[in-house]
Amino acid sequence: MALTPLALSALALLAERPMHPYEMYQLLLERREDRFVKVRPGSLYHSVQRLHTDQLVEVVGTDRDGNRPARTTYAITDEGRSAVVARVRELLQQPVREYPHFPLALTEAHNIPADEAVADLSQYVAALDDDIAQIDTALEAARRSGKPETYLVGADYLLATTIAQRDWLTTLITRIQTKDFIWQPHAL
Amino acid sequence: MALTPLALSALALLAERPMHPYEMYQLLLERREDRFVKVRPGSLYHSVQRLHTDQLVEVVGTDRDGNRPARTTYAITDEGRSAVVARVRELLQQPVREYPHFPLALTEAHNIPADEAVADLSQYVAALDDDIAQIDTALEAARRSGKPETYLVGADYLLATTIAQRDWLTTLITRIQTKDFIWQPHAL
DNA sequence: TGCCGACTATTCCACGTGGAATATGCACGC
DNA sequence: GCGTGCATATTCCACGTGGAATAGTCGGCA
Repeated sequence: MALTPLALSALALLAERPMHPYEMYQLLLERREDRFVKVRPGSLYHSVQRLHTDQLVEVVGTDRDGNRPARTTYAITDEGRSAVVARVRELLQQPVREYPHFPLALTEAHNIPADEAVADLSQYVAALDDDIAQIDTALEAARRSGKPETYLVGADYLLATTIAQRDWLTTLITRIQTKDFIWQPHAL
Repeated sequence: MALTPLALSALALLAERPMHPYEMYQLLLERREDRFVKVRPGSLYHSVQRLHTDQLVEVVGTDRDGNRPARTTYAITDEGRSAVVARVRELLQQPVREYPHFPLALTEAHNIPADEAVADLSQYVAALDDDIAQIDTALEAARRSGKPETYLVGADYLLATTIAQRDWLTTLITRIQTKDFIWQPHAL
């Protein structure tokens, strides 16, 4: 079974050094990797468990700090290292068929009247603008702090594609408003 | 619980006329809606089942054609109609946090050497070019056949965003090749 | 006539996710 | 010194998905 996004992130962390799951959780949040993967403590523990049964990681010890629940520390195996490389290359080689919600909403949008659609889409654009501003400032800050570009390339991609969405949408909205685009609602 | 993409598609079909699940399946494929939602017969039956327990659809009859398995025909309820409108508006109002695989792959790309990355990404660009060509011709054909633009807007969005991805990627690749972008691999 | 493969139509099971629940330790104010 | 809430650390359960299995029917071909 192919490495899921969360499994890949977790395994990549263990490629740096051995860790226990909660430490991964903290690191992922600290590095703001939760922008790229959906990180939930529950899923993370399950993912690591699965990595273990697949022999991509191994247990290197279980600390017990006082009466706290025992922390199991994991380390990556050789098999795990090659799995990371293989999976990353796979993902860089060809797009994964994905199904974003928005285009579906657009194709079903004929179920609502034009003026409501325009109102909703304007809100959507505003939200995208916020996203863009956020990524932009984060990226700017990271660059100034001298972080190597290799680590910012994901955010840069997100920025570019979000801007493209925003621009497409704003032209759609004006086209509807100027009746250049004829909105034909399908009566429910 | 919010309508999942497949549930929304199914419910939108039933807003046109009563149908049995397999008929929905065929219609979705025929209309190429499988470009926007992941359609599997299994998931579809489950989705409709759930719509039923949520009272968004009701059973209007069970035909039996010879010895074939009995087909259960469903119809949308008033509650179902408002659910469609509500969900579509919700989706048009603000983006859903989504986690595409590619930006994650980019952030983990430092695990592989520059030349391999360039090779992989070039393949990726080629695949995007294919996608673009496909959507483009399909869109052109649909426009010539006089289909109202309201039904093509989803594909148009997909086209625009895919082009944006392709363009961003091609500049990244040349930046790596010209050493404008310094690739710092992290030794595994 | 008899067989093969494709289509019709549905059911079932395994998997990954995500939210909730749990339980302890620590810092801080009152 | 005492409780309140937050951080630590993990487990558990319910849900939706997706692939496989099932099973009958129809058309074509030898």
